[in-house]
Amino acid sequence: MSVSLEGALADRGRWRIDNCSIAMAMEVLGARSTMLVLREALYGTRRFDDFVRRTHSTDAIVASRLKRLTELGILAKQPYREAGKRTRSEYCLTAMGRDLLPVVFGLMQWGSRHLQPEGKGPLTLVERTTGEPVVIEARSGDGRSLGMDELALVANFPIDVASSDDDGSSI
Amino acid sequence: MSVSLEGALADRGRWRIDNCSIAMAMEVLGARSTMLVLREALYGTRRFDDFVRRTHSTDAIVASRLKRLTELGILAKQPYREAGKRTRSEYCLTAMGRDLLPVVFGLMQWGSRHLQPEGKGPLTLVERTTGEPVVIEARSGDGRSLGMDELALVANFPIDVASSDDDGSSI
DNA sequence: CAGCTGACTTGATGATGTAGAAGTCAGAAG
DNA sequence: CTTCTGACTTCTACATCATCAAGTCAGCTG
Repeated sequence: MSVSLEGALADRGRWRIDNCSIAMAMEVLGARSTMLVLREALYGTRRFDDFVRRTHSTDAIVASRLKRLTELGILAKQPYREAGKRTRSEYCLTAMGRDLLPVVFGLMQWGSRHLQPEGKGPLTLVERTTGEPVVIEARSGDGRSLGMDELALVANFPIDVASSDDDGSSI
Repeated sequence: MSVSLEGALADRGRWRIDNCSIAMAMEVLGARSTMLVLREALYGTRRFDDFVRRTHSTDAIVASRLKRLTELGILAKQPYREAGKRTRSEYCLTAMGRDLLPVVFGLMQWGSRHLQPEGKGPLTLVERTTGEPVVIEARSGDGRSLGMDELALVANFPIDVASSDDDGSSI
């Protein structure tokens, strides 16, 4: 009952991941306030003071998150100007940021289902045109939804299998 | 270019989320080491010392994560016994834990695409039977893949719209 | 040009996460 | 019964996160 490890990966004791994408993603996204800023960006928020108010955070935290996310290329900073006001910056999601949609709404879906009373959170993600509920899930090329037992992992690089069993080779 | 906010949600200045599922999920999952333990659980790891070795963490951290995840109902602790050894515990994903698959592999997918050199991480998620690549994404009831512009959020509870514009009502 | 406002930056404090090292404890091996 | 080992717990030290408060600074308003 788990994801299948294919080929040289099969013997889990023999290899080690030292550039795991999950760990790298968590270094970038692992703070609660970061995820809240991203949530707001997905909801369409773009301006500094709106991020502060809507994430219920302080300006200091929001400023540091926006700075970091901009440096990483997840948000892009663009100047804008309202009549009679001075030039400000707005923060828009880049393609890299938009690709976080499955992560952010995946967290929402799981939190609503398992952490909220009655398995129901305050908001539901639906299809815009029909109002039908939307799920975040693993999906094959031809559109079937896939469970854990139908998935496998393959290595993208050759693994040189260590003969010792205490440490394993890195891939 | 963002998720549409429907009905009473449309005016983002007028409401506030104070039981956000994303924030709740991040309080539970927001640590790097937690996600690594979950990664291993999805790869089929069940025993204490395997978690320690494979996540490359210390036993102290792994013990505290396993304890927390067990208390939360994400892992279940079960005794097992090998011949000539004493009784140990193994940690298996519950349904609640298995539902994290889109989150964990969503992070992997994003990290591989955007944080790894050449957009390619060490491991790829594929369909077990065919070897075809698998994606984590938002999907409608009838199987179409949905982008940000095809999604909307609806409120599950009535929102009483505050007349003041500084704070907004909670939902 | 003085004041005000929005968008930050800086600093202090406490909580949590990470890492290393050492201590505890049940129970099979000898 | 003593030793040893695996599975934890405890302790210390340091980095990062979160909250609060105060300071800076460009440039529009009056």
